[in-house]
Amino acid sequence: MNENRALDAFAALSQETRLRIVRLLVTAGPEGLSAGTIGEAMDSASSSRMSFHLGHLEQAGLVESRREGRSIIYSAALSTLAGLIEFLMRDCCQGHPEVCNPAMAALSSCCEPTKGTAHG
Amino acid sequence: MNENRALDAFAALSQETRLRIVRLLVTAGPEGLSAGTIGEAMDSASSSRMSFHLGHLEQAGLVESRREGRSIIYSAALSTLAGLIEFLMRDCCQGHPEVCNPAMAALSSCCEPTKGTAHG
DNA sequence: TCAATATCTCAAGAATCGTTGAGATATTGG
DNA sequence: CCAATATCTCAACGATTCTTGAGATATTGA
Repeated sequence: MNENRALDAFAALSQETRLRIVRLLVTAGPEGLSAGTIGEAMDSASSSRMSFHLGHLEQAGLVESRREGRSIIYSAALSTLAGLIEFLMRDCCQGHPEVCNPAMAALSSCCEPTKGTAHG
Repeated sequence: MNENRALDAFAALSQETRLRIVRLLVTAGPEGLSAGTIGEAMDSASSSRMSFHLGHLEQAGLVESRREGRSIIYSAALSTLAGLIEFLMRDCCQGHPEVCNPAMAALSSCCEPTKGTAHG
């Protein structure tokens, strides 16, 4: 993750429809959902609007797509989300891990912690 | 954290100067930095531009300010950053913690893990 | 090939955002 | 009060972004 990719990702996440799409795909897991299914889950979604937003998210690296028959299936790019978190919080500790523990707690309330070392 | 606050936060983070300010303040820690010091760290920073961006970040809840004499000191609002991460990754596991472990690993490479339960 | 389905591409107008420069407000010390 | 310092507010212009609607492309089955 570098600054320009982070800026693209945050810009992509700062729009209501796109943020909803990403959160929907995060909960949908690796199997993902078709463009049409995603559109049905959004209010007032024209096909061109969905295409615009899904393309924007893919360009930003936040979602990935694959074709399955007539449908295009989108799924969340969790490694980009992880990179974004790491980029934002990089060097947050400075030897005082308690400073950024709120962010850790937020994630560990969702996920089993993995082993890691504090660099501060 | 709710959707509107998350949208405001991501919009605030999607601009180069503001993202740099937040990252600078994250590394600066709880003591924070004055508006003038932050401006000096940015390229081509007019005072009105700094004021605009710092106000934008404060409005979005990403930074906090306090007056000290003639200076206004800004610091990162780590609890908002944590809330943002939690909002984005909520329900990412669905019983399969390995799905969102990349995000956990990103943070635990910075911070000592805290105790938490997987809800998946 | 033809029709149906699913999705994407493109152009134009409306809305939003960032920069600039002038001036206003708050604090400090004489 | 006055001057110096630090920061904020406001209006206007240019740039970017979102939505819409028409039409194009890709896949499937008869």
